[in-house]
Amino acid sequence: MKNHKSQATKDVPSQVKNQDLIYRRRMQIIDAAVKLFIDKGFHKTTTREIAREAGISTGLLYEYVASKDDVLYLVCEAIHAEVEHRVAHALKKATGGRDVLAGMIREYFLVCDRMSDHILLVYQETRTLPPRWRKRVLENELKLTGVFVKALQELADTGDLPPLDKQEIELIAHNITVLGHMWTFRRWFLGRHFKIEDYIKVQTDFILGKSTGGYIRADSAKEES
Amino acid sequence: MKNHKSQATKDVPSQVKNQDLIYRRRMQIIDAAVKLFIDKGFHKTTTREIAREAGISTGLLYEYVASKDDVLYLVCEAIHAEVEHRVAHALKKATGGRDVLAGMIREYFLVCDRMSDHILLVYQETRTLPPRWRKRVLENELKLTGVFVKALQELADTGDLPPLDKQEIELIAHNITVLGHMWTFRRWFLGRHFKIEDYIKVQTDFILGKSTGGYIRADSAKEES
DNA sequence: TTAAATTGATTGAGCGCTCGGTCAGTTTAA
DNA sequence: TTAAACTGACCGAGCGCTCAATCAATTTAA
Repeated sequence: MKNHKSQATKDVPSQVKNQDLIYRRRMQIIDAAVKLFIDKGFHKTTTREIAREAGISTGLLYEYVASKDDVLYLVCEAIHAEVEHRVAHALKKATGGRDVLAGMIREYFLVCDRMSDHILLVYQETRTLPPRWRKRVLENELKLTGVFVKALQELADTGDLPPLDKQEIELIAHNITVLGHMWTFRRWFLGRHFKIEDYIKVQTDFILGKSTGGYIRADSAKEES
Repeated sequence: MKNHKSQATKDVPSQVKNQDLIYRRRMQIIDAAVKLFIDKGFHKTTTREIAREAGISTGLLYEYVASKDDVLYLVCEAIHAEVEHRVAHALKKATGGRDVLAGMIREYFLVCDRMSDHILLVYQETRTLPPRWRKRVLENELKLTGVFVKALQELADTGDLPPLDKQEIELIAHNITVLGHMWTFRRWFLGRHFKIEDYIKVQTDFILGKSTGGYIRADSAKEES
């Protein structure tokens, strides 16, 4: 996992002076922790294991981090940064075509599919974080939803979607976000019946409405009165 | 919280002979644990605290339970039993009227609203459980979704809904379940903008389609060709 | 009738161990 | 030479779980 710089870098204090070293070592630490946390969860992972997996000593770990909670926070931020980065990147593909929204959903769901384990991890361990940081992580969730809010707003404004009020837009954006997450935490079951492409198709139909019309009818909005 | 008997009673072994006592004591234990787990999470709650809150000694706790994990499992099962019970009860109100499905969604969402903390708890701590039991808890989730699958199937059969294939029904049922849960784990944000009744309204419109038509159009299914 | 024996529930001090965190000392590199 | 980076043995608080001892209730037996 690439470690995209995030807020966290500044918030979590380190004893080490060399900024570049902080960046590199934390990358090792995060990668190691992500692997272990996904595998055995935060609580069953020891700091020793994290250090070992990262290829450094226990003592050194604490030069780059003040507590085990810090590691979790770094992990959550890193995952969010990665998701955000991928979504932003993927959404470029989606724009331009006729069904912008469908394209966005598709790309977002694909990101969810590929980052299932990571998204699930954040969901399950956020609670553990100290309040101050939990808040940060939750705000990250909003930020992602905000991307969809903005997109929906624009589409509604340009008339590509029927008029929707603020509340509706807000909620649809949340729905899209969460239905993406649903694939991650019900995958153990959904995976038996759906390939990700099936899932995308049926959910897109659900959100946009099939050709027969739907809650949001991107294609029929303009010609209808 | 009422303790509705569940599978768990048989699966978790106890040293105590008296069945009635097992029932009563475990009820105390579960109530205490639920309170503490919601408050500070499973890992930060000690067995001593559970015992104290339940009004028994640490030693006695272990006469009714073999491990701290057992307590978590009992809690998860109890919560599920409660949700299931409430949903089953609430859904009776929903049947009979014209918009059966809307009624079901409404009642289910109300249950989610009132049991937010509990549902959230199960989501966040399921991972901690030993595999054998984690599986059980996940299957419980399916069971609930199954209620909606069945209802949707019947409505589709009687023509109250447009024809939907198995996959679509399955997914819509999952969506309903998860959008109920969404209210529980995004409440910290959604609660600022929506009262539960607003949420129900907008989500129902989203799922069923507004009066202008939607993905599932309960009212227009019969008169259309 | 009642004292003795038995059963099963209950207590809580404390055992054993884990694991987050520290620090005295060593290595590296400029 | 020396400051920064790094090591890993060590510390000790905390916690899950146990078990010897007690108590209450019931059964037995004289």
